Amino acid sequence: MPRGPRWRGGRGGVPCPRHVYRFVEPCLLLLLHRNQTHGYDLMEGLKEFGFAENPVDSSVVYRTLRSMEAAGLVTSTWDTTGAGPPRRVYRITAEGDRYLAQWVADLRETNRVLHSFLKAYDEHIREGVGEYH
Amino acid sequence: MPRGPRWRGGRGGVPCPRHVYRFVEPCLLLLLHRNQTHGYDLMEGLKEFGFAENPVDSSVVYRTLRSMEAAGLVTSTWDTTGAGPPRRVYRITAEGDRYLAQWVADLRETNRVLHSFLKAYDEHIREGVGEYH
DNA sequence: ATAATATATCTGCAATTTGCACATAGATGT
DNA sequence: ACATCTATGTGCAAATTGCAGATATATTAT
Repeated sequence: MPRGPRWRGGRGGVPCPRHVYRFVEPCLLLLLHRNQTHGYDLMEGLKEFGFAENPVDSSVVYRTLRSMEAAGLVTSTWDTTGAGPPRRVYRITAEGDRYLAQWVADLRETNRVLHSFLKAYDEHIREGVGEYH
Repeated sequence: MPRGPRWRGGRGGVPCPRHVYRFVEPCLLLLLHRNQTHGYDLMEGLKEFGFAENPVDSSVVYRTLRSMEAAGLVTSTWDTTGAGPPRRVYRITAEGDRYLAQWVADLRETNRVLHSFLKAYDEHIREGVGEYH
């Protein structure tokens, strides 16, 4: 499109991993499944999942964490030890664990669909390129 | 989340292929790259790409086509021959062709990111399941 | 004839997510 | 005193989506 969505790196930019709707959610949950941490640290951890070149805005991370807490997927406590301002430390719950598993099932399906589309594209291009009419 | 987006089959439903933002766009363009057709027929064609169990609303298809036309990615003409109401027949343009190629590059990257996430999940689960604290 | 259904396109509208800009505040360095 | 890094959060506009409904032609059933 001419304008494209305003997702950074969306259309019109460099290929980006963020065409997946609400992808930060499962990423945060997986990180929290490995270790409990605070939002600022989770932003660093997200780079592992392709958010290095196309970082998510911090507001998205914090809001997602708060909304997941409201949904009972994670819990939080304040950590005032250590230097700097207090940190809100998140832990995943059993419900969050199940929710993550459901997300993974969805993503497997998404992956399958994407693969089938790319295969269809490649097959079509391979035979008779350049004729659109 | 509890409510989830209102995308049909989104969270809380059956795994669906529509976590990919604006995925109808490349699907329509690929279909039009193969054959010129009208919107109603394109809706049928979309089933090939995983929209069989989770159909897109017709309004989305028609609006996407109009907006792509405004962007110069496709052109349309009315077809009054044949039975039934007139049909708006779309053809992909050279610009639409390039745009589709860009979309494909994005989707390859998305596919790669998804694959890496799923691998990370599987690897993490394989060692030490059930401890979240 | 009349009604219902299939074909075909399109317009409001509200819900949701996202990104930007900005606000707040403690700790550390110059 | 001032800037910077850490750390969390809010307000707002833009964009996509799905639902509901409007419109209109052609075919089939009653």
